[in-house]
Amino acid sequence: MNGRTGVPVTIGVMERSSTTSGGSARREATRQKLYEAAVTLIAEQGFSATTVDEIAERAGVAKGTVYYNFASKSVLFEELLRHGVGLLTASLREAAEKTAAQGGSRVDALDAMVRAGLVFIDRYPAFTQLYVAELWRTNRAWQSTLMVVRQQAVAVVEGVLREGVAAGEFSEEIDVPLTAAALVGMVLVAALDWKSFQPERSLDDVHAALSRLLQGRVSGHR
Amino acid sequence: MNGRTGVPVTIGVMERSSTTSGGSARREATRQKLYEAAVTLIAEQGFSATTVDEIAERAGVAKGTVYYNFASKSVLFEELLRHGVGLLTASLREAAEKTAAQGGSRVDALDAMVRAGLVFIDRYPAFTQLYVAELWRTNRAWQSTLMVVRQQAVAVVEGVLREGVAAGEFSEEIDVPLTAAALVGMVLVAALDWKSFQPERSLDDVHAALSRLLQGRVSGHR
DNA sequence: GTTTTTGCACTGACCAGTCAGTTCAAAAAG
DNA sequence: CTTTTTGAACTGACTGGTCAGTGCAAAAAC
Repeated sequence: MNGRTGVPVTIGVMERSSTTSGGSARREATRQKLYEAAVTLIAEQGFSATTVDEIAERAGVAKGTVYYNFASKSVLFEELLRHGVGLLTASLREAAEKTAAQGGSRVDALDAMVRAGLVFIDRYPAFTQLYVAELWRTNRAWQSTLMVVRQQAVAVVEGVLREGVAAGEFSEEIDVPLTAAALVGMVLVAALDWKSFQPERSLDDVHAALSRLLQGRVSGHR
Repeated sequence: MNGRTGVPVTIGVMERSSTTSGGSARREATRQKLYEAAVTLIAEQGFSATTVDEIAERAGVAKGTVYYNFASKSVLFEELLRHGVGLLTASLREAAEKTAAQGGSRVDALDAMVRAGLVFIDRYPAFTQLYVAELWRTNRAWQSTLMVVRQQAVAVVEGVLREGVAAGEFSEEIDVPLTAAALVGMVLVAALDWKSFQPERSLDDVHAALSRLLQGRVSGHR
């Protein structure tokens, strides 16, 4: 009844993770609305500060509907996490594979992944924000979910680095897990700063700046 | 500028809100305990999920004491933020200046700042965690405090980059603010991952890996 | 030197409000 | 018919903040 159409911050429609194949289209749409509402609210205020009443109101549904569709507030949040990182991982993997298929170098693959990361953050800033805010917390209910999901994403970067080392494109001295984390951090923080403090800049612009840094073209040699 | 003397090892110690001369040692000690308790609890659970009762209990004081020393929960948190980033900024600046005084290049200065950042995170992991979790949130009471304080820290990195460009050590093409953010992110995320997932590694080890990345010695040219 | 007063720092029971989660009858959708 | 949604009332636990009162060490008075 409340004609409340949310902001288009959708986290996307991934294929139902083979849970209940009997998820009707109607129910799915309701869930989608709840995801959208939750992602922005939690990004802004944090999980604990966001109430279920708020989520329901923003989604334009009754509170009872939230509990009809999700077992609890945390379950809703956990599914949000899994889904969002799933999207990112798929996007990174696709970028890497596409580059490889076109005969690009590993540096090119890394660069393509940087861009894919930027595109993702550009599209789902609220999700990214929320993810960063929760990732390094301890003692939380969804910690294990978060770890698993993080590893999936970072593993894609690590994979490319390892291939690069094996192919002699990268120095054998590099520390793969740590370098992967550093690269992810570079993109993450640069992008969040971009969205927060210089939102008018273009993606290409930001990408170019990061490419330069990635390829060591900062120090004047060249 | 709050002219404080002898900064204790812990994150706390801010200027007292009221009388400057009357800060009794006893009161100062109590505040210190409250800072320490708050920083770890908030890092673990987030601001909203952490109760004042918990903070008081962990600090070993009564709840009323918290409100005797701080106007509110958020004020306590804000003072924590200001102080912590103050420490980091000072540390970064010192690293840069020391390098310059010894005739090091700007890359050396950057490298020294990376190490200073790692040392800081190694010493105050909880504070770092908490800072990252709150930085990009919107609509929060302490947003402006956070912005100011962030800029102070990033400005130090930007300063070195600008000097480097002016001196011809860095390419004129680099985007100073964005590159600074990316560098900070690189260190931040790598360090948080280090502390979270490979805490047994040495600081030197992590520093070496980041140095390699910083100096573009990743791609096999060596 | 002893007694009394002062006021800072601290205490913890208490209050008014909030929130996640439950329940359910009834309506809408399919 | 069945599935899904509604919406409001209710519960019980928890929370930020308050406040009258306590303890105590140094100053003041004697």
